[in-house]
Amino acid sequence: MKTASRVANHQGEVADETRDRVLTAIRELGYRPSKLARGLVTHRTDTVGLVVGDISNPFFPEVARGVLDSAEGAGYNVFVCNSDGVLPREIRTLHSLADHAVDGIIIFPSFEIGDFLQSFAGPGRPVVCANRPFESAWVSQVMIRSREGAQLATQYLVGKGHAAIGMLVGGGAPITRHERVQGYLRTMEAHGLPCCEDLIVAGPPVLEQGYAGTLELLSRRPEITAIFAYNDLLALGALRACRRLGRRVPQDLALVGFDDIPLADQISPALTTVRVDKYALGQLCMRRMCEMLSDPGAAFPVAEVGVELVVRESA
Amino acid sequence: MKTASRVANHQGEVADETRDRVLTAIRELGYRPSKLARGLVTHRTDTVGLVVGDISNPFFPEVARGVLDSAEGAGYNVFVCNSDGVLPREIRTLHSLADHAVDGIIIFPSFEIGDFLQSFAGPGRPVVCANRPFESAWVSQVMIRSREGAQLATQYLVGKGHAAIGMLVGGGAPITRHERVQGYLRTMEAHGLPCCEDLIVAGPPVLEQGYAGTLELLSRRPEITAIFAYNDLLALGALRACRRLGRRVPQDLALVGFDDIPLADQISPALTTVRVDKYALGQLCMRRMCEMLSDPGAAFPVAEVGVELVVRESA
DNA sequence: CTGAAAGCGCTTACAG
DNA sequence: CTGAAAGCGCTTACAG
Repeated sequence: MKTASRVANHQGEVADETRDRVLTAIRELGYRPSKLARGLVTHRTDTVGLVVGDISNPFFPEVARGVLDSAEGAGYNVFVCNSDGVLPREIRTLHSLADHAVDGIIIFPSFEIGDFLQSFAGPGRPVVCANRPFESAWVSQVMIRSREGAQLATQYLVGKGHAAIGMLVGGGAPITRHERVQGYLRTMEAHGLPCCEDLIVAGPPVLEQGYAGTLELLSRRPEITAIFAYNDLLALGALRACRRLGRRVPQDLALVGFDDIPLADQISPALTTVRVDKYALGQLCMRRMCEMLSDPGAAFPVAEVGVELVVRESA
Repeated sequence: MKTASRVANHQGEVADETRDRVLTAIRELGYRPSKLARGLVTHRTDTVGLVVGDISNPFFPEVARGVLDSAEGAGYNVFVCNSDGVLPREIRTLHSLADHAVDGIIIFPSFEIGDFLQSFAGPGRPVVCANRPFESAWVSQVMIRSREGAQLATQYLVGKGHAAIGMLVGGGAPITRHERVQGYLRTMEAHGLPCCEDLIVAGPPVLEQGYAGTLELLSRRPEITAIFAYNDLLALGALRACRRLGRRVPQDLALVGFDDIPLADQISPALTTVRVDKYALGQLCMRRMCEMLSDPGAAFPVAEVGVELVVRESA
């Protein structure tokens, strides 16, 4: 059972005959090496942790599918965890993952994770951090081109002749939020359009807030003819508010979302939105993880996933 | 470090003073026991595997959230895997989970898994099998009351005065499929309504099939005034087909779905459907797993999650 | 009540 | 090229 290890891992010098003997034994016994025992000595368990805010948020399932598929292809199994975006839970989760000696962690982190992540990541514990800038060895970033998306959306609305364009801002990752707001603001400015604070209303990135926010926005500035929403959930809420107010979409109010969540194309009017390739994002995260694992200590550039405006009915 | 184990697991006899000494040491060093090493000897890793068809199918994220939350509460981490409902992939997945020595497996199995699962489950490897009858020690079942849901839906349609009611059947788990079809057929019969094969069209449980199936159904039987769909995805496809055909929903055609996936209430017309409490289903699965783990070899009754008709706009 | 020893199933140098 | 030994970090009897 000692040389067995050598052949099972097809490495090292083994005589042909010996190898064959071992190989058939392995096959006949249905032998499968214990990842636990192996992990104890190699410090590799072939597992990674994926921590998202909430797997039941329609943004994440496709992301998860992307990392899961990519992980399976590379021989990894993945623990998935929800943080709800709150730090204490996130920390607990990260510790539990470490207890299981995962090879690395892919995280869509909360706002305040900074310091903790800094101390958590390290040699033998690489982290890929999605959608949040994070300068540090052992942590690698993959970002969504949020600003570009916001520009695309705003540009499109301007091109359609809208001048009074409001924005529903959601409280996602600070960077995402910042980029999307900046993309909107800069584009408005570039076209000499007004973009005072009155045109922006902020809140949690959920449907209910989209509804309430739109009501507020339109009562504050009834002249608004278009709204750019931080994400599709917010846009759905806005759609509801319009229905309630008797404002037709897109005739009375044009609406652009962000993300292109499932069913965004099924609702009526179908949502015009900035698509994020969520599956590709997940894949990218896992691939980057593999790179970090196979080349420890290397520095990696920020990876970016592109966005694309998909025009449907709402604007 | 030997008595340390005893105190870390607060069991056995340890002198107060000794315990305190160890406890502070543990705290100061930030010591965290390796689950790997422990697992090697105890055969418990505090991990479970969750294998679903496809996490990005809108039915599953909430289920996953349920098991994840419940698992976290019980101190477990969970590997989630996609099988795509195909046997070879399912088998590979199950083996990989076993390689990691998971304490148990929760599975939404494919059609043909039977024999394999039979041999796979066993002492020290309990399985909870969702939505599929499976008589065996070491495997426990949790089911959705599908037949009841189908009855509810059909009854409702009949009550609304519909007589020519079609059904879009999807190819989910055979039992689910069977139950939903039977629920529909029996109810039709009970009311003396026709229910020939012409009124049923079957295919994969996806949106595209809902579209195609509805087109076929309505060309075959133009007198149909109501459709009961195996699941919401199919119903969404039907909605599309109606739009294409110029049939108004619910005026010209009433539509009832099944599952109540996210956004079913956001589309227009909002979907009348049979709600399955997916989160509760997930929780139930994990709770059952915990029971099996803490009482190995015990026999457990089939657990069931209820359904509820939620009336919205489409019927 | 508390140490020292053996063993869980692997891999990794190290002798032969 | 191929064995025997040590060790990964724990837990579990077993002596003291």
